[in-house]
Formats: sequence, structure tokens, C-alpha cells
Amino acid sequence: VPFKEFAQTLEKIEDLSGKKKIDELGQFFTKVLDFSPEDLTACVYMSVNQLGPSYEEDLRIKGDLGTVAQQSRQNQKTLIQPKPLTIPIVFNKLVKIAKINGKEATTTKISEIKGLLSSCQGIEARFLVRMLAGKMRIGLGEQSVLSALGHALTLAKLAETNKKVSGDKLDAMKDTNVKRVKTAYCECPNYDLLSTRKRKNATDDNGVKVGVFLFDLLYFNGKPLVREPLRKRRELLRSNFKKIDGSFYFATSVDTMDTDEINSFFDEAIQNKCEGLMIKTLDTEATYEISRRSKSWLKMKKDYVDGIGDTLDLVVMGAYVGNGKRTGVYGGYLLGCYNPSTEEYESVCKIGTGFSDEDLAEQFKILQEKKIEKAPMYYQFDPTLKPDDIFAPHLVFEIKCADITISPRHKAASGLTEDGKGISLRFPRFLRIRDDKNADDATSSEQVLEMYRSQEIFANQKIEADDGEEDDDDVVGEDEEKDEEEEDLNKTNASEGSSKENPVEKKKSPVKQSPAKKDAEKSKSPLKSTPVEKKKTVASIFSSTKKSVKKEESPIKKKKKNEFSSDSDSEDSEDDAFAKKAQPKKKRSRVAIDSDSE
DNA sequence: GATGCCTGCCC
DNA sequence: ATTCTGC
DNA sequence: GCAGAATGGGCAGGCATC
Repeated sequence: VPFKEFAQTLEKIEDLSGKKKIDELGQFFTKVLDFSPEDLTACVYMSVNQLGPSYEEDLRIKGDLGTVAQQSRQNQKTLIQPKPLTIPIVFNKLVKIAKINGKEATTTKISEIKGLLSSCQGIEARFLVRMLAGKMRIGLGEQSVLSALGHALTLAKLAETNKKVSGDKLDAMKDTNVKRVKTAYCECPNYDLLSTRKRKNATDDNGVKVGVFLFDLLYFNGKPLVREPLRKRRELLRSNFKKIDGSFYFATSVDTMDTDEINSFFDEAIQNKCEGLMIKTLDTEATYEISRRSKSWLKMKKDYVDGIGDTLDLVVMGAYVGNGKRTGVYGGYLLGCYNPSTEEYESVCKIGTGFSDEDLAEQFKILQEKKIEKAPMYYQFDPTLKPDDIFAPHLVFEIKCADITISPRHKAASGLTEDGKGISLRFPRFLRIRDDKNADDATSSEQVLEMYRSQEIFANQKIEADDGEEDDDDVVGEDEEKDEEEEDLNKTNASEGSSKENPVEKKKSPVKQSPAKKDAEKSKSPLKSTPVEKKKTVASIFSSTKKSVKKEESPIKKKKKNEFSSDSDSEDSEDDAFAKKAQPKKKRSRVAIDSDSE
């Protein structure tokens, strides 16, 4: 397959929109299947800009690569002058470059890349460079590549059997195959992910206790359990594995249909320094299939509710030029808090999300007039954070975060901590510009430290929960049956948990809260977005004070934390309830909640 | 050998 | 991770 | 609602550089 053909396909895809992108790639794959099916693997990998799974360990793939490598080598001999590149040549070369390591690795890689580039013609170079940069940005990613593959396989199959189908019937067949491809993709272990991560000194004696918390079983004795409901998967997990104190546990969970119970379990989780809960249906839509997963797994964290959570007002010290769709505006900013005693601005975090396109355009305009040549003495930040543009202290952003942590790079409150370490934010996002604040009205270093400390305290004490109120909404499931309650408790520790799991796939599926975020913040109408149908939900939650639910996909661990909200003043209201839901399907069911914790 | 920058990965 | 946006 | 594409802190490992 000529590389040029591939590059041209990418170019077309870039300009098309919606499903047409998939159709275009599907046609390309169909052609590949027709003329050089042996190149399909490489084409698929290149479409997702990956070199494939850990080829060293995957014999099947390795075999393919061997063939590819051979072909490529043969071609190269006769390739005295620029000869048209082919998919195998390029793919093989990329793999080769990826494997180069050791001394002089960079130099060698560069020279190999130069060689590849000099063989490019026309648009080939453009896409080759993007591939090398890791950003294809053609608006088509993994999911679409899988769809295209499904389409191509459908057509190939039909051609093979000489059948002719079209219209709705054909579409239906495609859908079926797309689903098969995606399912296979989900069920097929990725050796790269499963392989043990390299750790030079993975000892356990560095004072940090590490434990594994199991919460699901996707394969057992060679059989995929992905299609089994969570209740069964969990039962197999619990009956076939044994807990080992100090290192191997089952995630703490509670089975319930009662939101109050969920809330109190959530409080307990927070107390134990967990980030929150993963709420899943036990029986209904409780399998691990991709298309439904998003509807039956919800993540519940304290910072998802508008008006609640840590909020800070920080000064924009500098900015970084934007890439891709942010070309021409800033892609992110360096923010700092103000230390009145030293009259310095200390970096707290960079920020790059939460902005609408309009926000970015407006900010770029505002900041042009605040640009200054170099960072003033009163700007404290690590050299590695040096912004492309630096501004006089002026603009103030209201930022929300999930946590406040000690940082190895940021300077906030570094003069106030015992060890001199600074403070930073975890998962910072932009909420809005604080027009009503001057730079020196920003959150102070002391306040930042205070927020950090109160988190610690909070996490270590018992929270009285409670609430009161209820809201209406209900949750619950109706159908599905029985309830039992069960729970295990283990609490323990804390260390960071880690986990990694879910080797099966990585996808993301957010349920975002409604887009009402900023508005809600301003208008405080937390419920507004929620009403969504509460019909069939998987689970709906709300609480009286904090908590909301978001959806997510892979559960995992968490880290610390707790709640609290302070802010330099913004109005946080706390109100109410919240409910989120997942999607309408019809039946409700009982849910199981795992504490995502470490 | 120590230090710094970059990459890949986890959230 | 979080968030926004086009489809 | 999905999929894609912007972007965060932090860690560990690997390579470059002093």
C-alpha cells in the first residue's frame, strides 16, 4: 500500500465531517483488504498513530512485523533514489526508530527521521510529521478507526461470498460488525498495558505501604467475563481470590438502592481519604460491554457539584502558545497566588481547561496589552514553567480544583511550610474571570496553605454527616429485585493507591454534568441541570451538601481527600442536591458501590 | 556522577 | 484527570 | 451523548549535558 494513498486518505478525512470520516477510512481499509490484506494491521495501527501492542511479546504481531521488516529491507536495496514510500516501509521504520535507545539515541533517531522525511513526497511529509509529533488531529480517533474497520470487514466479507446487499440492510450488517470489532478490541488484552511496568527500585521499604484493591474480574481461567453482570463477576472474584492483609484486598463496597446509604458511604469514603465512589448497577445493564458501560458506571466525587469544592482566585502570570485548535490564542496559563508579606506572586498551577473558545479569544485580546518583556523579580516560578508570554499582574481567574497538594515545582506558600515546599492544585479548571478583583486581591499564599491544611484535618476527623434533607428524587430501583446488603469493610490505609487496572481498554466516558457549569455557578441553581429524566436510571444520587455524580469508566483508585471549600470569597453556595443520571434505559436496578480508594 | 529535560503513564 | 464542541 | 481534542500535577525512567 503506497504511503501516499494513506496520506491522501488522512487529508480527505481531515476535511470531511461526521460519519463521512469513517466512510472514507472504511473505504481505504476496504481497498487494503482487497489488494494487500497483509498490510491491514500496519494501516490500522498507523490510523490510530500507534506502533501496536508490545510487539516483542506478541508473537502474532511480531510475525507480521518480521515480514514487514523484510519487505522493507528488500525494497531499500533497490531504493537508491527516493522511491515511493509504502505503508510497510514507513511503519517498519517508525517501529525501528521507536526501538532505538541508549547513548546517542536522540541523534540516531533524528537522522533516521531525516531519511524518512527526505523520501516523502507531497502531503506525505505533513502527516508523517504529525504522526511523529503524536498528533494527527484529523478529527478521527480510535473509536472511528474501529468503526471503519467494521465497515471494511463487512464489505470484504460480502465481496468474498459474492453477496450483494445495500441500504439499510448493509448498514445493519456494518453496525453488527462494528460492534464485534469493538467488543473484540475491548476483550483483547493489550500486552502493553498488562506487561509489568518497569521500576528500577520497586521496593516496598520506602515507608509507603502499597496495596492492591480488587473490584472487578474481567477474565478468569482464560475466559472473558466481560459479558457477565457485575454481580456474577464480583462473586467470582470474591470466591476465587483471597485477601491478604497488608497487600491484597477487595474494594470496600455497599449494595443498596437507598441514596441516604450512598451518601453516608460516600462520607465514610471521604473520611478514609478516598476520592469518592464508583456506583454501578449490579444486574441491569451490568456487563462490561462498551456501549453500555457508560450508562452503568458513575463516578461520585465531591468536586463535581457546582458551588462546592475548592475554589481559588489566581493571577495570570504568563501564558503558553496554543496548539491545534488553539493556534492563535493561548493554550494555557501560569497562575499564581499573592503573598502580601513579600509582595510576590507565587505559581500555584498551570491551567488549560474549562475555557470556551470564546473565553480564549477574549483573554488573548485582553492580555496583549499586559505583556511585559521579562518576568519581574516578584514573580516566583520554576524555570521549567517559563511561559511564552509574561504579563503584568492584572487578570484574575477563578479556578476550581479537586485537591490541594504539596508540589515539587510550584512555589505557593513555599515560605510558609516547614520543608519549604510549595503547594499546587490537582485537576485545576477555569471557571471564570474575576473582573471584580485586582491582582493583589487574589487568594493569598496563606489562604492556600490554610486550604491545604484544612483538607488534612478534615480528612482525619470524623465528619458528621449529615444532612438532612432530602430531596426528592429517588433513586431506586425498582425492578430488579432483591436486596441484600453487604458490605465489607476494610478501610485502611492510605497510601496511594494505585492501581491500574482495567487493562482492557481505555476509553473515556464522561458524563458530564450538564453544561450548566458556569451558569450554575453564577446563578446557583444546582438542580437545574439535573432533571433529566429520572426515569430509568441507573442510579441517582443527591445529597444535601455535597456530592454529585459523574460518570466514568474505569474505576480506580484515588488518593486523598476531602472536602471543603473555601475560597477567597466566591460565593459558594451549597446547596443542594444533585442528581445525575445516567441515561435512560428502562429499568432501574440496584446498585453496588465501591469505594474508590486506595 | 549529578543535574536537567523529555517522554510516557497514572489520575 | 476536566472541559468544551461538532455532529 | 459520543468522540475527539485541547489542557492539568506528578512520578519514573532514559538520555543529554555539565
